[in-house]
Order: sequence, then structure tokens, then C-alpha cells
Amino acid sequence: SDDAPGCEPYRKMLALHSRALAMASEPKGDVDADDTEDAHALVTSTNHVMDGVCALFVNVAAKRKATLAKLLTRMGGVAVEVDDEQGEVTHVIASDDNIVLAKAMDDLSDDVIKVNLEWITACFKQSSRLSESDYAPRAHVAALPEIPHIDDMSQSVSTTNNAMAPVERKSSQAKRASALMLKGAHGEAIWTSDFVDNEKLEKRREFFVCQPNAYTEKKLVMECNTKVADILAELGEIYKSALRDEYRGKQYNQAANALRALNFEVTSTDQCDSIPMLSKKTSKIRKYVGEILSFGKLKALDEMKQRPDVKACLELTGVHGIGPVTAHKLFLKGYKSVADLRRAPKGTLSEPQSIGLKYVEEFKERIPREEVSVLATAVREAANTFMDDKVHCYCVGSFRRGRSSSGDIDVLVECRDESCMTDLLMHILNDLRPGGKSPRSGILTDDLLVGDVTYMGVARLQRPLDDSDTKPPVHRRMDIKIYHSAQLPTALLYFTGSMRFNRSMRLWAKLKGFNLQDKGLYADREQVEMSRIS
DNA sequence: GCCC
DNA sequence: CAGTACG
DNA sequence: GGGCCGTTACTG
Repeated sequence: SDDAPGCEPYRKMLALHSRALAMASEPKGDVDADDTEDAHALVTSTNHVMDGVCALFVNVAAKRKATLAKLLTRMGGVAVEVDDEQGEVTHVIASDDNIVLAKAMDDLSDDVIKVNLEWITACFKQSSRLSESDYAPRAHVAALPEIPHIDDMSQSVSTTNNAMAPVERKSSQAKRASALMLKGAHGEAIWTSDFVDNEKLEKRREFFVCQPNAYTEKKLVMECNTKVADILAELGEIYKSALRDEYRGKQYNQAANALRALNFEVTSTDQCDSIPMLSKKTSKIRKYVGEILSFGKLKALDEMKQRPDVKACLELTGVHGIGPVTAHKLFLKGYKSVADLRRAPKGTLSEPQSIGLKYVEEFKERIPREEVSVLATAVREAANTFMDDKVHCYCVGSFRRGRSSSGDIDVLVECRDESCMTDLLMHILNDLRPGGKSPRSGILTDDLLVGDVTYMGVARLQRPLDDSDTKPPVHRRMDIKIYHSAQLPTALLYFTGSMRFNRSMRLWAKLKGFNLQDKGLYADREQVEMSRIS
């Protein structure tokens, strides 16, 4: 997924969005800047720039809409939620990259002015009302088919826009908004996903781990370059956990994974050419690969491992709840090891971190499949004592992928009644906590986080699986999540993973014009609720 | 650290 | 709301 | 030189 070349358009789209966000939030910084007099002048000069503007944001993500609306209001304009046909809307504001909208806006009457998001921020920066025509939303439909192909069955899901439209529109407000923006020739709903260039996307299919292809099989069989990869990954881990350089660490890890995925052994740096990120002769990681091939080790890594701060932070981040930043802060306070932390005064660590500390060693142990099964079954049994309703539970994560051991236990609970999801969770917790009268009482030993529909905590078997085992059962990380039936399919998909598979699948969905989340699949990239596919 |  | 941790 | 996964839900 990370290496899929098909991600550029999406990256660009994201870049556009974040730029818009950055610009939108900028004024606050400006006003707070040192030169208050200028800042004041700026505020007054932009005060009336948008007088008389009544804007309707269409198909703009909620967060961005809020930011821009605030900015608009500061400049004297008004943002409305619905076009209530009183003709008060003067401007329709949409993003450049929204294909559907750009298309639908062609059909809009000329008495509203169509502009992109940049217009607002540009006007603010220039302190004047800029020409709307310079900021007309750009449509990128030219290269795409006017009418979606329905010739290929594998793509039909993404191109359906007829009577059997998969789209369920929710609120009346959503309907109203869609009346404005989704004027298809026959009044049908049209979404971003209807305009995807599937032919082009098809060529990239092989690069996605979420798609059936040869790449997946290759990876299962081969185990090459593990030595080089392990060293690079170790360096990556140090950058991420000890040096708080997330992105540098990520590069090392990505390079390590790419080398592991190769189906041949690399014996010279020239063989790195097939890996995009290592293909440049000047690549630093490529040089490191050469050094490892020649000497079997990496000087930079060995030196790094000698550093006391690195040693300390690596050990401290091993505690659940302590990340790179907290580890560094603790190091500066003089804590250099888990043993030091155990001597720390109460209050040094947060409650969840203290629990993480209590079980550091135990949490690092893998959980045998059999034990995952037993503990998850306890959750299912607890859930099924709730209101006589047959509650379905799924043990997800690596267990559901068939792994023989797992790092933690992840249980997904389906609740048919949206109104009692929290009750169900509380019922399960009470059943499993110590001191109760259920046969499962005491399975949960500690809580890390108790939310409305989310639980993160600690569980352990009441007695060893093997009767002859005298050691007490190991404490395990356990998560329980309650999902409403409507959200279950995508929740299952999401929590079954793997993470890499998920990221690939989400990207694939994005490029298809969909938006895949744990709570649902949406036919449009951004406007979430109204394009929900039921 | 690498890509755009 | 920013910072943090997580999968 | 800016951006780098998206989301959830906590803490402060």
C-alpha cells in the first residue's frame, strides 16, 4: 500500500486540503502576532470584505467547513447550512478536486456564484474581495468517461447510479443539499465514485495488498534479506521511539519491509534499483545497505545503541502508555529504566501507564491461539446474559486472520439496539470484573480506558489452560468494542486487518471514489452521512 | 529520510 | 483544543 | 521546504 504508485492523486488531494486548512487557520496566528497594531489594522480591513455574501458550502468536510465558515463570518459574510429556496444564497463554495460537484455545478443557475475554497482564504490574505471568476472550482472530468462504464462486473458496484442506487440519503437537510448538487440527467444521485477512471485504476491493482494478485503469494514464500532488513528496522525503531523522529524512522522501516518483500537476495546495492525509495544512487539508506553487505553491521546503529538516552527511551517506550515524548520527558527527569520507574513516586505516571508498568513483561508475551479463544469466549458468554437477546461476538484481529498466536485480544460485540450499546458494554464488564457472582468473575483485572462503547483493559485466565501448570496465568491486553448492526460489516473488515491490508484497502477505496471507515462505506470522498451505502 |  | 498513544 | 494514515479517545 505505502509503495503503491497509484497514490499520487490522493496525496495531491490531501495536500490541497491541508493547504486550505493551513491557510484558513493562519489568520489567528497573524492576529496574535507580535505587531498588534498591524494585526488590528488587518482585522478591521477585512471586516467587511464579505459583506452581502451568503455562502453555502457543498460537499465540504465538516471540519474544514467550520474553519472556513468562521473565517467568512469574520469578514462580514454569512454561511448557511441549507439552500432553502428563498434565493438568499449568493455563493456556492466547493473544493476544486470534487469531480461530482464540479460536474453538477455546471447545471446550476447563474444567479449563484460558484467558487472554490481558496477564494475565502485568498480574499482574507489580500484583504479584499477577489474576482470570483479566478476562483471557479476546477473540474477534472475531462479525462474521465462522461457516463460510467458498466461493462465490467467487478466494477459495477462503483458505477451503479440507476434505480438500484446503493445510496441511502438520511436527513431532509441532506436531501435538500443533494437536490442542489447532484442533478443527474434523470434526477439520480451521482457520487464521486461514479466518475472514477477504472481503466487506469485497474492497471495499478497488482500493487495493492488488498487485491488478489501474484505479489501476495510471492511474499508468503520468500524470506530474503532478513539480516539487512532487521538492522534497518532496528535503526528505524530507534529514530521513532527514542529520538522522536517519526518520519525518519518510518523511512527505515519502509526500506526494511521493501527488502523483506523482495523475492531474491540482495548482494549488491545495484539490486536496490527495483525499490523506488532506494533507487537513487544518493540514497542514504542505500549506502547503509552497502555497508551492511560489506561489514555485516552498521556503525551508525552501533553508536546509536551506546547512547544512554537511546537505551533509556527504548526501554521506557516498552511500557504500554508511554510513548516517545513521555519517555523523553521521563529520561530528562532522571528515569533511565523500568526499574527506575518502579521506584518513582506515585503520580509520576498516569493511571493507565502505571498499569502498563505493572505488566510490562507480561504484555510483551505472545498469547497462544487457544488462550485467545478461551478469553474471547468469556466475553461472548458475558454478552449473552444481557437481556435474553442473542448477542453476536467476534474475536477479530490476528486471531480472525488465523494466526497461531496474538499480541492482544480484540473482541467486537454486535448490538442490534442502538439505544443500549453502553448498557451492554457495562453489563459485560460487570460480569467479568472481580467480585461479581458470574462464573467468569475476575477475568478482567484492570481497566485502562472505559468509554461509552469502547473498553481497553487487562484480562487473564481464571486458571491455567493446562492443569499441571502451576504458574499463574499471564495478564493480557484486551479490547472490547460495541458496534451497532448497521456498522458491523465494515467494523469487522476494519478490525480484522491487518493494518497494512486496511491501509491498502482504504487507499483502493479512495481511488475508487469511495470512503471506507470502520463505521461504513461511503460513495463519496468526503460528505459522510448522506452518501452512506446501506 | 525520501518525495514532490 | 493541543498533545499523546494506538492499530 | 512542506508533508508524510486516519481515527478514536483519552489527558491536561
